[in-house]
Amino acid sequence: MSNPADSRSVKSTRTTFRLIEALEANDGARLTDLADELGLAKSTVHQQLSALVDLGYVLKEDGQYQLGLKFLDLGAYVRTRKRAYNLAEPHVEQLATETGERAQFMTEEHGQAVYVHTKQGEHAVKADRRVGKRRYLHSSAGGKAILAHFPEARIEAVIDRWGLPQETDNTHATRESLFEDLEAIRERGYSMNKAESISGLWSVGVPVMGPEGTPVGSFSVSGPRHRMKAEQFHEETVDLLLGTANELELNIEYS
Amino acid sequence: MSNPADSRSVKSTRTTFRLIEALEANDGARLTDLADELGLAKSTVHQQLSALVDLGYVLKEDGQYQLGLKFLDLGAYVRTRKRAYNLAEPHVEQLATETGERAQFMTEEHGQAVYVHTKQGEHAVKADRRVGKRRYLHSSAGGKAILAHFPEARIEAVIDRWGLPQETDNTHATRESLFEDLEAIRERGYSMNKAESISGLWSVGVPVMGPEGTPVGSFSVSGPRHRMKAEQFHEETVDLLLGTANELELNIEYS
DNA sequence: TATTTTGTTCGTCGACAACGAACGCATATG
DNA sequence: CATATGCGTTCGTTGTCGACGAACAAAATA
Repeated sequence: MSNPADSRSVKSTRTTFRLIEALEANDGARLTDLADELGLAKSTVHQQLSALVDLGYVLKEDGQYQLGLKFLDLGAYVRTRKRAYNLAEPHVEQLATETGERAQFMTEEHGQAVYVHTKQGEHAVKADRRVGKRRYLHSSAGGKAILAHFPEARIEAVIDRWGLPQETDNTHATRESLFEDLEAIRERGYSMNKAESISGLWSVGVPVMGPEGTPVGSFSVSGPRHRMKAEQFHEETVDLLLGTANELELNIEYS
Repeated sequence: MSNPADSRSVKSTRTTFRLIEALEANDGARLTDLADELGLAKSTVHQQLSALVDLGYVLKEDGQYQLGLKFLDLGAYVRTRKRAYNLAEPHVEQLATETGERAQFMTEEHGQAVYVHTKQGEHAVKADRRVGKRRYLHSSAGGKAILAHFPEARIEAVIDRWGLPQETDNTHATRESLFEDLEAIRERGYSMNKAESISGLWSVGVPVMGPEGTPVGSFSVSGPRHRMKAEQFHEETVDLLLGTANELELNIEYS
């Protein structure tokens, strides 16, 4: 569970993925830069990269090492691993077209929320919310919708693991305010994010519950404060989201 | 370049990815099964998997080890790495809606064709053509469209590397027949796949050329023989594809 | 032509990947 | 209720190979 200096072994696996993540973060890199950045000998990096090239996961493109499309296969696989993920996709598209805003389906992993499907509607605001990106559960509408339906011990575990990082002035700063919010979410059935992660950006989220009573994910819609705040739009969106989640829940159970 | 017994080193990286690929192929697996399948000691597999779990790339889900959504992040990254890939996506969607068939954008990597974007239209036939899947260049419309515009040496290198695996009776079996086809593709500007990979499935493909004169990918449309064969549909589809490719080429160069 | 900076090859060494055996913990089977 | 079988996990040991530094090659810069 603890990140640094973990248990027994497997340093080389760690360096392998440190390399891969560095290639992603830098959008490709040259050998020497990688060695400097990771504090490894050039020859070590060379050796590792050559192996990854042989395996087809990395390729050299005009002097830069780059991640290859083999990762696309793995990514597409994990995205289709659970039936709920597949079934959610068309719903996200529909949410985006019907609201005109940005719609997304998230799920929880390792105590964080992960975007599994995103789609921008006609007027959607640009935001760095690419598929695969992770968010904290306490500062996103989709995350809170999920978190609210975890058993209390699990909520505590999530906070213990990740804390409550402040992203804007509106981010929940204390457990008390977060727990109050979660209680309200359970009562009314949907969550709200009022600029708790990005200034001016509001979102509404609803959980998608699995057959065993634990949430399998959440739908959410995000847009600029002034549009999301409008009463009629808000109500319509909430209804739309609740209906969508309900549809998916039925699809998951019977089909 | 040679797969087995490669050069110096890096056995553990290889086993790491063998594990990952086995988890993908088996759609999750238990420890003992993995150890048996890969011929490793249980303790070794346990050690490696624990490391991957710590790193967040693998998770344990009711007794099964499964690949985690961290791979989705890497997959989404490589899919957006080149601008051409991003720009191609809406075109694929449009192709699918306009033709009603299955449309796809592929690119070449390691001498194979990889699906980067796929979309099924209204009447699209089901086929296992998920994003990230690889095809041979000689037996797919999109692949041949790319292959035709490689310099001859590179074509030879591809055939040397991968051979000409037969998928149906119509797959090109000899270099001569393949080269004839490629010549025809260059002349008329588009490629055809007449049930060369799946019986009854026809496809049309066009290359997308990069600024340096090498193909960066291809668009293709696939459907059942009887529909794709109809003269009017064929001509319309070819025009549509050629126009789409041309648009993308302009977008890549100026924007 | 020198000089710097890159990627690559190679010999050496100590850490650690891989092993086998033993343990704990379930779920079957008598 | 014992007994047995299967699983995942822990642990000591060993030989391999990951990591290093230095030397080389190749390309870019001066």
